[in-house]
Amino acid sequence: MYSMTMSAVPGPRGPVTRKDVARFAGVSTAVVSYVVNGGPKRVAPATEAKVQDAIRRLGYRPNAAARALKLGSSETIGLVIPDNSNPFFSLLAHAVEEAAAERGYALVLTNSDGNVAKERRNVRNLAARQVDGVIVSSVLMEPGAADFESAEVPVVLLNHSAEAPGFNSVGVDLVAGARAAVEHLIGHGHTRIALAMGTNTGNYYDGREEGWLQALAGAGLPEGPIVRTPFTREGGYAAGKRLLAGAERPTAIFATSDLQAVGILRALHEAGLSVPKDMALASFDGSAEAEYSWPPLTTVRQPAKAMAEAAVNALIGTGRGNTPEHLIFPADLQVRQSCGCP
Amino acid sequence: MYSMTMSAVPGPRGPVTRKDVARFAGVSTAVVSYVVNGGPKRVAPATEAKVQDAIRRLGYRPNAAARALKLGSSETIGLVIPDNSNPFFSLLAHAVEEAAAERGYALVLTNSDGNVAKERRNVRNLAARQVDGVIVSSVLMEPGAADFESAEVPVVLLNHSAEAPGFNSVGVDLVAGARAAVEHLIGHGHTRIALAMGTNTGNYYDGREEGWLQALAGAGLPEGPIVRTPFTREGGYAAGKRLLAGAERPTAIFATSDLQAVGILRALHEAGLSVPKDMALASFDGSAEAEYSWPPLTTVRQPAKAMAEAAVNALIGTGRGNTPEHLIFPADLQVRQSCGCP
DNA sequence: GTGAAAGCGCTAACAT
DNA sequence: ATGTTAGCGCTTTCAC
Repeated sequence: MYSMTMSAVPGPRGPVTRKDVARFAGVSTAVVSYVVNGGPKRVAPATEAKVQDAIRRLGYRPNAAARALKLGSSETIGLVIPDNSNPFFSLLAHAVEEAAAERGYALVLTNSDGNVAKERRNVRNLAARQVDGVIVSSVLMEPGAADFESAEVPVVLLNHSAEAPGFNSVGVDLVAGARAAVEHLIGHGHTRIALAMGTNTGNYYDGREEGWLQALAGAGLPEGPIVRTPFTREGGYAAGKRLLAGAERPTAIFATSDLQAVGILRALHEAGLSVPKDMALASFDGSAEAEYSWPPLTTVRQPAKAMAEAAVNALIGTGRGNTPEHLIFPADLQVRQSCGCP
Repeated sequence: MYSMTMSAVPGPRGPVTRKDVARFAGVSTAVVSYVVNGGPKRVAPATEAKVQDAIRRLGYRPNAAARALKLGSSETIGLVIPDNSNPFFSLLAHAVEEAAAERGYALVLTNSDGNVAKERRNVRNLAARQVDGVIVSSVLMEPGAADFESAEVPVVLLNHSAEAPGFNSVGVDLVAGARAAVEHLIGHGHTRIALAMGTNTGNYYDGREEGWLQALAGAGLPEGPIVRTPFTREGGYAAGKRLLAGAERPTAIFATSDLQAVGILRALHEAGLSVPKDMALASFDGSAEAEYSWPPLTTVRQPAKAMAEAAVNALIGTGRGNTPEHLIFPADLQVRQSCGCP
């Protein structure tokens, strides 16, 4: 017995292909395919072992590009979000990646940075890359169907609560969620409840405004002040300052995102106000950041994981011809201290 | 002139290929290629116009899988991070996506969830998908070169400050950054400065501990208490509580991540302590969350964008044979209020 | 300036 | 149970 450092593997020449494996194992390329894919034909155990051995010895890994070309599917999906550094979207992206991975799909991530043109560009680019579908999640968007239909790729709208004709979409019940939060605030005895409303481009109506309205109306309360501001920490900060400076200062604020609430919190702290004593606060999203603010934020939790799974299923399970579904998830109120609860 | 709703585009049959375009434009497929790729041969302006027109009319989009198969490159890179919902990593991922997109590359994102096995699996999976390279960013990892070399794909380590033989890597000067933060705390007159040290798996030594040590030694101060805890909000919270309960309570804490500092902040608030009066705080990362905590955190900012660009360059620009580079970026102290500054 | 054709690595229908 | 082979859509060399 002689030892050799290099076994009979091919030398420094390029990547190992299925042909190399076939030759090494002394079988045909078809058999290698059957072994690798577990079908569509059965292979004798002995042969299979030989092939597996050859695969291992040669360090063979199938070429996904070739497979994608042949099969017309790359087992890859695209995701377009406004901003992966926004905690809500990063959470969503993580959940989508996980859901996709569970089904054997990889995730190509792109940020649109809140830019409609970039969003469209990303969708097209993804389509050109032969992804099997694209999940688009945008606060900004009111999908002109025309925007994506030319993309020739299945699209599902994630985080999209307004019904979008012609598209699969999954969203959250904004109206009910917001209403629950505002009603909770009302339960604490507040009667002047402001709304820090995130600004969407497009003219579609955000259910959170409606929910706030409904809760107030339901309790026979007057409409509190409303300030429109971006869905960001900075936006919230500005909104907070404006609300404090206003004539009829509210005693509670409902913010349409956790990030805004965090900004409002800063404005409140700077003004020396105590939360929730001097000003109560509730928000929307349920991101981790809300749990560790001071005081911890009472917030409407979006079921990101479930939504992500639904979006991936809608995309992958889609028979293409199916009539578009519009999935709405309930959002539950996560009660912490910013609202006045102990 | 007659109007038609449907122009002479192919009917409901499958995707348009280069062949269809060629036929429609009355040229060969080679010419279509030349036009699409702007080379390698020149095409007569008139012909080019015809082809462009055909492309537009038919809505042709090149098949990336075929291109990747032929060229052996998918113009795609993979990214492996521990957790995209961690603000530092989501920021990094965003920056990597941007840097890749600028060079025409798409980004496949995967989370390892702090799991070494999953990390390896992800790298292999990405390699099988014919990505042109993989960027791995892991707090966990001490790359056993063997782990990735079998992946047969270029790997660059991002967010990796210890030198890893055989790998390109880009990281930040942990020692200097930490030292700067601790020295700043010392400048405020503190003499008992604790360290909330993030726990890495593997036994590699984290420079932040060294930096803390150096700053204390340099000022002739005794070693403060040290508590080892995960790089998370929860970890920080636990560390904060332990530090408060300890015998020799420090007057300042240096935390190795913003997330930990946020957790510590919560422990401090719950104990009714005022920051920075009763306890000063500084941390590491420079994420957006640090800016909007209360009080805003003094933190060592990692240049995520620059690091991401460097990593992408190292991966794409890499001639494969080049000797591995080890890039270390400086991290600058972002002074806010948690340290005691006004 | 344009075209014909080989072949990238893989799958699966069709032979054997 | 295993082998042969056409062809997925593209790029590019080589001929014209």
